[in-house]
Amino acid sequence: MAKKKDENTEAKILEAAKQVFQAKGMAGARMQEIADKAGINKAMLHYYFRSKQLLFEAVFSNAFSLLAPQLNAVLNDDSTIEEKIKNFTANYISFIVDHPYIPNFIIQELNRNPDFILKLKDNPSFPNIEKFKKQVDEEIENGSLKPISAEQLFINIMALNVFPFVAKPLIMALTNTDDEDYKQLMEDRKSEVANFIINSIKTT
Amino acid sequence: MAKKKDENTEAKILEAAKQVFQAKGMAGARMQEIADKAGINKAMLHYYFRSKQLLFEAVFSNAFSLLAPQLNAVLNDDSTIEEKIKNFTANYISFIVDHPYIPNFIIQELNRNPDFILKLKDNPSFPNIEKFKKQVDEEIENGSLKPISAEQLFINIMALNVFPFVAKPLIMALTNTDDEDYKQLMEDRKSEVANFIINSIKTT
DNA sequence: ATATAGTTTAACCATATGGTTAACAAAGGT
DNA sequence: ACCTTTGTTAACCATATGGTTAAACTATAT
Repeated sequence: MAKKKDENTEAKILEAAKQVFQAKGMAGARMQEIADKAGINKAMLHYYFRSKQLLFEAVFSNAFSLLAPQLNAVLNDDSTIEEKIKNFTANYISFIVDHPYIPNFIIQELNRNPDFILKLKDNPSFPNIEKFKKQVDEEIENGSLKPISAEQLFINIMALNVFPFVAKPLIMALTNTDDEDYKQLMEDRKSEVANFIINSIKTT
Repeated sequence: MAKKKDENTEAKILEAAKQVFQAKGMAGARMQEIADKAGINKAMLHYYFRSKQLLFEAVFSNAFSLLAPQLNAVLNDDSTIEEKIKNFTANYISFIVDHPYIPNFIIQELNRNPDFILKLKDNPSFPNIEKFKKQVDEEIENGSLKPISAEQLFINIMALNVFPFVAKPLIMALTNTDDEDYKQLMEDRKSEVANFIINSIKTT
């Protein structure tokens, strides 16, 4: 064997690659910058990941693996629709604090490379709306929700929670808020958004 | 003078540059591809726009000039809040049909280059929330709206309308819809979204 | 017709960039 | 001690890329 099976290097590369890819995208990222940030030689990137494309895919998969559980909290959890909305809305901001670039990164790269989603959908743990759909229909039938399509409701939940982070620079400019103000706005949304949605769909 | 002051060439360049920049972003765009698409020599790009950066800025400004009136329809129109919500929601999809890449393009490039927004804000016609804010406060005071911060309401309106197009590939995958289905979902949102918002904020 | 000035092109240039190679270092097995 | 395998580096390579240049072209004014 060789010197202590250095999975440390691989981790350093992935961390550096994550930072660079998520900040600049596939096209804007530079292998040299990733190497520098990881504190290693550029050849090591190819030794561990063969090509920029494969390194990118590793970073992308990691990122999606972190996002998927968030989505499944809405789609496949056992709580009621109202509870899901409250929980997701309250939790999502904490997720963003830990992984601020992920949603934007995923959305952006999927737009650039639509075929990419096919690989993700192959994975059996890919979030799926079917269970959520049944649940919404049931709650409508038993009268606890006003009629709404599950897809539309899901889109609304995602939109209200995810968009403010994806479009942060634009919204900050339009609303004349600085970073401090914006943080407060987002903090307020933890409860605001859930109420906004539930107001609209709950039967009285 | 020379042969008929060819502003045709400039227009062809801008159209080609728009397509390439909006599809691939600043970093992913190639001057050669823009030249090919415009059917001209690469040197012409520099003759008319000096550099990739300046050509990009021209495209970006054009794009923002098209988006700004949409935003002002919410922020600076004279109709009531309820009317604005209905109109914006109904009109926004038509805007997207004409300019499908614009919102994503703006959001993406502003995230990549946050200083960029400063130039935009200098422009006196840059959309501003102040008038909308006063209006929301008035309608709350006279009892036609439930209490909500103008900023939060504006963010919600934007999110519900813009996000489904920005995150289209992701949402299509999560909801198991093809292009046809998705188009129908968006069509339904023309009325769905306005009702969803108004349901939530209108006093009974 | 000729000069003039804006327009267009082919060829060129310097550098950036993803990727490769060959040599070397370190550690374990024999 | 020596071989083998793995990790690491510096130097190198081919190509892509943004940008420049000098010459050719074209319409118009004189």
